[in-house]
Amino acid sequence: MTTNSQIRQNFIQGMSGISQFWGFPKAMGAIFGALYLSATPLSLDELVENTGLTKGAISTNVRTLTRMGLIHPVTRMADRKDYYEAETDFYKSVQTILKGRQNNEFDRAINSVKETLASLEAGEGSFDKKERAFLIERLKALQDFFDAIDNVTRAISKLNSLGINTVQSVIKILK
Amino acid sequence: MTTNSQIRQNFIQGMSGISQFWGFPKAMGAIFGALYLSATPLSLDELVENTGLTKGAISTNVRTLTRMGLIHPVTRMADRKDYYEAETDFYKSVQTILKGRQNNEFDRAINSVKETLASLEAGEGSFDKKERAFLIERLKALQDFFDAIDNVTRAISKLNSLGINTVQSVIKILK
DNA sequence: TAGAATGTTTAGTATTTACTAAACGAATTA
DNA sequence: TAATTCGTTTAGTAAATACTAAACATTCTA
Repeated sequence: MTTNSQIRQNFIQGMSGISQFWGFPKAMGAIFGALYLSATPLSLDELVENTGLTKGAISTNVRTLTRMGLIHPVTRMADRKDYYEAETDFYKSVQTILKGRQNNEFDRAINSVKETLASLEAGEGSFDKKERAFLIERLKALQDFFDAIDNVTRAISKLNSLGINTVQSVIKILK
Repeated sequence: MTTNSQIRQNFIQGMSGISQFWGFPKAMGAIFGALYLSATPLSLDELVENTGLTKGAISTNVRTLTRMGLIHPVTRMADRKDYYEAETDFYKSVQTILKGRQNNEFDRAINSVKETLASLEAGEGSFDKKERAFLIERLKALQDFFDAIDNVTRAISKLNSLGINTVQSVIKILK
């Protein structure tokens, strides 16, 4: 016989795995899983109970989940506890995540390519004509690729504001 | 004054960072960077020289880079050495990477959701009618989201076979 | 103001990861 | 077969990561 708690635990464990697969802490997945299966917002202590993690772990992971827009804090008047609920519009979350990633590290990374390219175009180094041309060509191609990724992420960010029908039609074009 | 080797090193370091940002070993980025700046395929020993890594590290990372389709082995007749060159069609690489990811872990992850959903729909557990309906609804939404991701990755995989014009036009729709 | 309830931060730890160094194996040549 | 040349695998290590346990800070309540 399968108990309610077993079903919940199984799901929570599954979400841990998914979280890990995408390079996030397992705890993040577990917390999200617990919240996602709850019809009402859960407090930090309830999350401790549901996931088996400690307060500290919950506290830090809840923060990053909130930053990612995957969960939302819910404050109740005359109740000092913080409650959290899962975002159910995943596209909205994806948008938030991409936006965050973009501004932080990604630009920095792209920049290093840009710098190298600039060095070369400024005539730095002692490459002969042919080699310099080759390197510039390659770096330009790489930068184009990064720009394309940039466009795609921007596009995905837009998906949320468009109707789901637009999304479907785009997908159809690509199929 | 900026030497040739400094420019190369700067770029290789930049690629290390990008690699790390995307959750891959720094060495992978460095190796790819070295190959990408070379007009001719490089041997394992030449990679050791260019990146400062050891043979072992090169050996293992070259293998995964090859699996990802980011570089290609080049064998020369009457030469026992393995050479490698960078793939310059990044869309092709993306396609390979997505294909690989999909079949391995991602499906497994999605499956855990499917299982939980099946349990619930089979009437397992002792949830009251309302709660069961709620849980089923949420899990279905999650599965829809995963399916959508699946479609997107399939679509991106297709990008390579489509002309770049199609890609541009799709992006324009979304802008 | 003392005490309780709640969330955060910190210090320490266990695990994972990515690398190095070196042994190993396989294939080629002498 | 011995010696050489490659690439792979393995054992060990250093560093990063994610967690626990517990101290701490803050806010509310008695």
